[in-house]
Amino acid sequence: MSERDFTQPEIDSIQLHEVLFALSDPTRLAIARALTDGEEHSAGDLAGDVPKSTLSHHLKILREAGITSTRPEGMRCRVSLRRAELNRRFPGLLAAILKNAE
Amino acid sequence: MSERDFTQPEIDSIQLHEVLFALSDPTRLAIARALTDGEEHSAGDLAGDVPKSTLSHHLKILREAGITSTRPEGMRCRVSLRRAELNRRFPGLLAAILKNAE
DNA sequence: GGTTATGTTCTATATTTCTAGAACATAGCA
DNA sequence: TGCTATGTTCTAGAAATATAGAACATAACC
Repeated sequence: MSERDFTQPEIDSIQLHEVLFALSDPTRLAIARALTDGEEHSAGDLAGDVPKSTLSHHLKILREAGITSTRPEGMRCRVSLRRAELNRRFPGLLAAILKNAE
Repeated sequence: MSERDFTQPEIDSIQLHEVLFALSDPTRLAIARALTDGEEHSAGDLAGDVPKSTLSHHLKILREAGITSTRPEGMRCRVSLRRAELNRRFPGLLAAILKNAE
């Protein structure tokens, strides 16, 4: 395989309960919160003290829940929030959650 | 015991991720949605086709997450949303979730 | 007391999720 | 070709969660 696979779901196929579940884990909620600056972050940048395999697992769950987008760049990957898309699918949801996560 | 125990947590002790987890289950989300009319519902009224022991389990999780309040009344129990309290603790959160659960 | 209705708690099983080490893959660079 | 950095995937074990039958508790009514 010449390219890593960071497939993300169509925004319209995302279910509300999946989004809530993805953000119901403190580690993942912290990751989402760290992404609220709108910037792209590398995975390592988002790792607190969790092992990289665990971090990769959480990032996958966030990605598959439609919350984040991951883009390969060199030997890193760039993770960002799918803020606008999510807001179209679930108006006000992400903002309400992230605001209360402060 | 002369009275059933439906202890609910102090609103300020509730953590955001607990609320999200409680509502990340489709059955529980449906229950919360059914309570949006502001009325008190009996447990049986909220049961879809789930067995009563399973329903009781889900109601307990919602109650312990601070989302619902349960009050015994005769041989029934009356379940309602802790809407105002939750909105004080997490402004806009419940409204955003329930609106998108429609 | 006996009976019925409404729920809870107990118990057990199945499934899912979390965690993290080890191995593997990819990219950049000397 | 190595060598290092960054992540993913594989694998396994531990912990949490979901489901639901059975037994129990409570309340209302005869």
